[in-house]
Amino acid sequence: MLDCNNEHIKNSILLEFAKTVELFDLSPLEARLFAFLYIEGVPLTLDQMSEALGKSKTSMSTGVRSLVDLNLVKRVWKKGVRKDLFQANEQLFKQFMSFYMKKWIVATEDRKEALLELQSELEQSALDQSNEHIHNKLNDLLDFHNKLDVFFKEASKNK
Amino acid sequence: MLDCNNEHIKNSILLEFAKTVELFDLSPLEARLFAFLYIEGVPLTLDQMSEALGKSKTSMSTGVRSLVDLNLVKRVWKKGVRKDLFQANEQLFKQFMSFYMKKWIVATEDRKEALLELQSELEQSALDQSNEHIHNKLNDLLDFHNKLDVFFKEASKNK
DNA sequence: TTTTTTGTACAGTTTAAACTGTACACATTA
DNA sequence: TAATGTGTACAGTTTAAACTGTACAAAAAA
Repeated sequence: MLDCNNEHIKNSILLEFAKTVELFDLSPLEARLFAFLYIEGVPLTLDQMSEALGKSKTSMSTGVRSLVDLNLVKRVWKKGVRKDLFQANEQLFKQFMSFYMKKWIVATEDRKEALLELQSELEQSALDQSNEHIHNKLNDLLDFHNKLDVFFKEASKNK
Repeated sequence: MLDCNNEHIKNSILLEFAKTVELFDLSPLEARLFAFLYIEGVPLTLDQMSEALGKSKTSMSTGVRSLVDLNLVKRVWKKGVRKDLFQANEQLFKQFMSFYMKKWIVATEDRKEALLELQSELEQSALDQSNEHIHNKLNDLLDFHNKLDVFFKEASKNK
C-alpha cells in the first residue's frame, strides 16, 4: 500500500523531470529514458529500460546511444555481466549546460561563417549602390549572430 | 542579370537566417516567415507573404499570429490599406532573448512547483526511512531546477 | 566447432506535426 | 440594403518523426 503510493509518486517525479529534460531539445523518449536512469541511479540494461518504460529494445538502444553522445549517460562495466550497462551522469546542471551551450555556440558560428561568405559574394557583385538595403540588413544579421555568440560563450563560463 | 544574382544571394541569406531562428524553437515556416519579414523590412500583407514563400494564406495567418504573440512581429496600420500589415521587430537580439529566457524561466518555475508538491506528498507518506533514496534524488532535482532558474534569470539581466 | 546471447541495421508501421482548401463570419464599399 | 473583400476555423491531407519487429552480425559459452 505504502509502496504502491511511493511508486506512484516516483513515477510522477519521473514525468515532471522528463518535461524539463525535453527543454534541452531531447525527444520525449530520450527525456523519459534519462529521467528513469537518473532516478534509479544504478547501472541498468537495455532490457530493464525496455521493461520499465514499456518501449521496444530498439528504441532503448538508439535512445541511450544519443544520451551517451551527449555525455549525459555513460556505459559502465561490471564483471560477470554480459549485457551492456548504462548509468546516468549525476552532475545534472554541469552536463546539461555543457552540451546545450556548446550546441548554441557551434550553431551560431556556423551561421556566422555562412553569412560572411554571402557578404563577400555580395560585395563582388555590387558595382553600384542599388543593394544598400540588403547590405545593411546583412550587417545587422552579422551583428545579431555575434551577440548570440558572445552571449553563449559568456554564459558557458558561469558553468 | 545583376538583380538576378542579388535575388539569389538575398534568398540564401534568408535561408541561413531562418536556420538561426529555428534554434529558438520556432517551426521552419515561422522561421522563414520571420526571416522574410525582417529582410524586407517594410510592412507586408498575408498575400505578399504567401506569394513570396509559396505557402498557403492560412499558414501565413497562423504563422504570423504566433510571431506576434512572441512579440517578434507587430501589426501596423496604414491609412487607405484594408489588408492587415505586418512588420518584423528590428531589435533582433533583445526580442529573441527576451521571449526565450522568459520561456525557460516559466518552464523551470512550473516544474519546480510541481516537484515541491510531490515532495510534500512524499513526506506525508514517509512513515519509515525506506524511501531515503527517492527523497535524496528529489532534493537533487530541486537543486537542479533552482540552478536553472537562477541561471536564466541572471542571463536575462545581461539583456 | 556449434549453440546461445546480445545489440543494432533496416524496413515497415504507427503517431504526430505541418500544411492546404473550403467555407464562413465579419467588415467595408457601393 | 446587397455585393465584394479579408482573415481564420475547421476538416482533411500530406509530410516527417517516432517507434516497432524481424533478421542478422558479433561475441561469448558450451
